[in-house]
This record gives sequence, C-alpha cells and structure tokens, in this order.
Amino acid sequence: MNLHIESLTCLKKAFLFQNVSREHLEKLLSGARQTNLKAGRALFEYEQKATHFYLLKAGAIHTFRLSPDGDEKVFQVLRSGDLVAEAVMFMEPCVYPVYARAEKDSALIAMSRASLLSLCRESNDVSLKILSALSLRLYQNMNQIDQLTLSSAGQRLVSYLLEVKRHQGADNIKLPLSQAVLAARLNVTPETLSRLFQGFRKKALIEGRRGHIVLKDTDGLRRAVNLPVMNDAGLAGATPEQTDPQHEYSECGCCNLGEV
Amino acid sequence: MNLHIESLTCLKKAFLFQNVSREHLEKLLSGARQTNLKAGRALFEYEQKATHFYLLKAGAIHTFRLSPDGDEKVFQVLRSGDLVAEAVMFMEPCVYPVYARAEKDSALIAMSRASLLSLCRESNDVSLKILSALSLRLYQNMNQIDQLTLSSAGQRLVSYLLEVKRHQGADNIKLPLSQAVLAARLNVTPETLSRLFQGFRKKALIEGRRGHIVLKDTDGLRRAVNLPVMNDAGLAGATPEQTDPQHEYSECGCCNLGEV
DNA sequence: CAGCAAAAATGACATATGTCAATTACGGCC
DNA sequence: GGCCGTAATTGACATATGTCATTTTTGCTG
Repeated sequence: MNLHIESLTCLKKAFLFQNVSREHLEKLLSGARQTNLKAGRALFEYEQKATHFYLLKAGAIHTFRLSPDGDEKVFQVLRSGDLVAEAVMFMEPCVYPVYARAEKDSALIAMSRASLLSLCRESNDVSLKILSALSLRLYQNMNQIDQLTLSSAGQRLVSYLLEVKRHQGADNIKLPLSQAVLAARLNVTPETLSRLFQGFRKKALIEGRRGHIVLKDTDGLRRAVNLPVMNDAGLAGATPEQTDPQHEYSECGCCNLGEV
Repeated sequence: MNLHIESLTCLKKAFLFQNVSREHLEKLLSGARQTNLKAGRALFEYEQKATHFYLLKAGAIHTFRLSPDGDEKVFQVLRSGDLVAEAVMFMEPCVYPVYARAEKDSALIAMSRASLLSLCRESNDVSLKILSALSLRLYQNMNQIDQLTLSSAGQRLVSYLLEVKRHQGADNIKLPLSQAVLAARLNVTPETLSRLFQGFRKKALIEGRRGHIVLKDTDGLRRAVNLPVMNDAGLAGATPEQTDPQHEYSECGCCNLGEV
C-alpha cells in the first residue's frame, strides 16, 4: 500500500539502513505502525520500557531530562529523517534514558525493538552500521560534556556558535533553536544568554538577532571569552566531520543541536 | 609463549569477548604487543589517529581533555581489566577523542584496530556484544551530562556520592579518587569540594575523610542540596544496573567514575 | 621518629551568573 | 494593518563559586 511504499523510501534514506536489502527493510516495516503526534504530546517517557524506536518523517522531537527543580534539559533536537531511540534498543535493561516529546505536529514510523534486534542478528552489515552510528553518537556526547564543562557561559555559547558556523559553512548563521531551548542546552538561564548576545553585539562581534545572526569576528569572539584562537575547527580541533555526506543526521555533527 | 597465554586469559575475562572463540581471540592477539607505561606517561594523544585499543592488565589510566586554560577534565578512570578506546575503533574519522595517560605504572596489551574490525566482520556475535557495550557507555555519558548540568556543585557531589553508595552497597563508601580528580570530574574546584565536604560534616550528614567516608543521612544530604528525596536509586531513578554481573567494567555503571 | 612534599583545608575577596520583576519587541491572526 | 500572547530584553540584587594566598594535615622516606 501507499503508506508502506512511502515508509520504505524514508527508511532507505536513513543512514543506518543505507545498504540494507529491501527484503530486510520490509521485515522491519512489517511490524511497524504509523504514529502521529500533536505538538506537545509525549512520544515516550523517561525510564519507560523501551519497546520501539522511531523514524521521524515530519515534525520535530525533543529528547530531554528533568532537573530536580523541573527544568527541561534538552539532549537532542530531532528533525525529519532522524531516527529516534535506535541506540536505546541495545541497552540492557532496555528503558528510555530520556523523555521525548513532539515540539511540532509530527509523523513517525514506529518499529519494534525485536525486529531491529533480529535484523542485526541476521545481518552483520547492519550491526556494523549501527556500531559506527553509535560510536559517532558517543563522540558527540563527549563533545557535549566537553562543552558543558567549559567554565564560563560565554565560552559555551561561543563554542556553540562556532560549531554552528562550521556546519552551516557561512558566517551568516541560522540558529535553529529558540533562545530558551538554546539556554537550556548550554546550561544557562535565558537572561544570561540574552545578555551574552547583547555583550557581543556591543563589541561588534556579532550582528542581527532572532535566529539570524552574523559572526563578524570569530577570533574576537574567541578572545572575548578566553577560548584559544586557533585554526577554525572549534572545540573539536582538527576537522572532525564535515567530510562524509553519508551522515544524513540532521543533528549537528558534534553535538546534535538543531539542524545541520 | 607465557605472555601470550596470560594475555589470552585476560582477554577472555573482558566482557566484550565473553563468548568469543579462542580462535578469534588468538587472531586478535597475533598482531598484539605488550606495552608498559610508567606513571605519568601518555598512552595516546587527543586527536591522534586511533590505530589501537588496549586491554589494561594492571595499573590505572585516565582519559581526559583539556579545558581552554589547561585544566584536565577527566572522562574515565580505567582500572585493570578494562578495555581502553575500544569504542573509538568504530569512529569515522578514527581519532582518539581524549588524551590517555597512565596514573600508575601500567601494563597493557595493545591490539590493532584492523584486527578488531575484521573480528567484527567475521563474527556478528562480537558486533552485537560491542553494540551493547557501546549503548551502555552512551547511557553512562548521558547520565554524566545529566549530572554535570545539575545546577549546584552540592547537587553534583551528592548525586555522585549516592551513586557510589549504590554501587558499593554500604553506607560506608570508599572514594577511589583523589579530591583533585573528583573535583575535576564534578566540574568544581578542589576548594569548593573541600568546603562542601566540610559543610556536610558540620551538619552530621557524613563522617570520615580521605577516601573513607560514611553517609550518615542520605535523605538529609538530598535535602541539603535540594535533590528530590525518593526511592534510593539516585539520579538514574529506577534500578538501572546492579543486576547483570557480567558487566565487569570497573568503571562505575552509571558514569565511569573510579572502581565498582 | 623527624622531616618533607603533596594533598587538603581555610580565609578573604572578586565576580559571574542566577533570581525575580518589569518592560519591550516580535510574530501570528483576525 | 492593528492587536495580543509569547519570547526576549533589561535592571536591581543576592549568592554560589572561583581565585589566590596561607596554613594545616597527611602519608612517606630515610
């Protein structure tokens, strides 16, 4: 049927399933179901038994945890084409390590853990693919830890901006996140974030606002927050990704933050 | 030869290679070499091409990154029996994401990336094993991120203490880390850490010092730093690990911090 | 047991960042 | 194009935590 064909096409585009045979994909999809989520609705809960993973066809999903005082700590911002919770499927015990919620109306394909595991058992290729996907994610997480442990809020912001720049190519960057979410992600308050932006504007280091900002002087930014001024690779140092266009994750290569 | 036999025995004990045939292990070891490191010597450098992974037979290895002002941010504290950088082998591009240095005189077996990859290609079992190991590590990293984004230093410390308690069973816990390293790990200064400990002592929430401390009142600790007082599972909520005795990682289940 | 170097504790002080409240600007909708 | 709710900005203020210097403990080694 139509839906099925469409799903198949989507699935094929996912990095994980690049070279997987149609036959195998069919099997994945056989037990799959389409899920639609209104903005604001939960996809799954923290510590809930993880029985499914998802392909996000349209919309946006945030994964997050809650801080003791109830703030949301955003882990990932997932966009259409992304897989959700596929890495969780291999955990033991298998529970979702985060909450997931639709930020916009979203359409997903839900596939069962069992089908993925059996696919892996049958196809070493798939296992290897997932292996490399997981290790990439591991790397991203390390970078995120690195970023979060930067001592000052300014450093974290600049390091983030430079990363976005690197991924978008131009100095003219689009911030795919609201300031509130970005603040959460950088572990600062929205107020502090706002003041940081203002400070940089005053010093003519950046221009523009509301999602569209121009980095006028990246070295200046680095100096302003005592980040070492170096090549251009940002935190990660030498050119880390950028290369492999196979990595179709919309999550930003180094720390899954908004779109590419 | 003797060394070889001994290495084989070690390897067999590693979680990853639990059910791997002797034949396969031999292959891994065929290209392997023994490495001895004096305390303080580097095992590998950040961003260096990652050609080998290691089994730590004796001693201790720290993995870390450097903050802009030169402080070390400890990622892992590895003890004998641990594998080092095995997850890195699957990254693309394949460079070490951290520095690694011997903290004590250490003995390691160095095995090549190529041999591991070909082992994985041959044995789906191994792939799956590694897959689950990686996903565990991913989970640990998320927990670490969660911890690091706890707003106050006190929260981070208490959350750490409770985690250690959970892993060691008793209220009487042994801290496997010097205060300096622990401070780095919690992203605070040693001074702040010291003052926190003192504060808890004054309030009779803990007793003892120098690695051996007794948690007198865990709920009190939680309250003292505004962490929700709940079951007993610490940050991670419901019983996360504890169960599977197969996980022989000396790294603490939830966030690789010192020994079990 | 004395002496020493390293680790930890303590004190005084500076400041980045959080908090809370008030104001302004934006973006969607009728 | 004007209105309204949300998001962003700004200000005043409190405070946790970093910094730097000094002292005290600790654990070792001869």
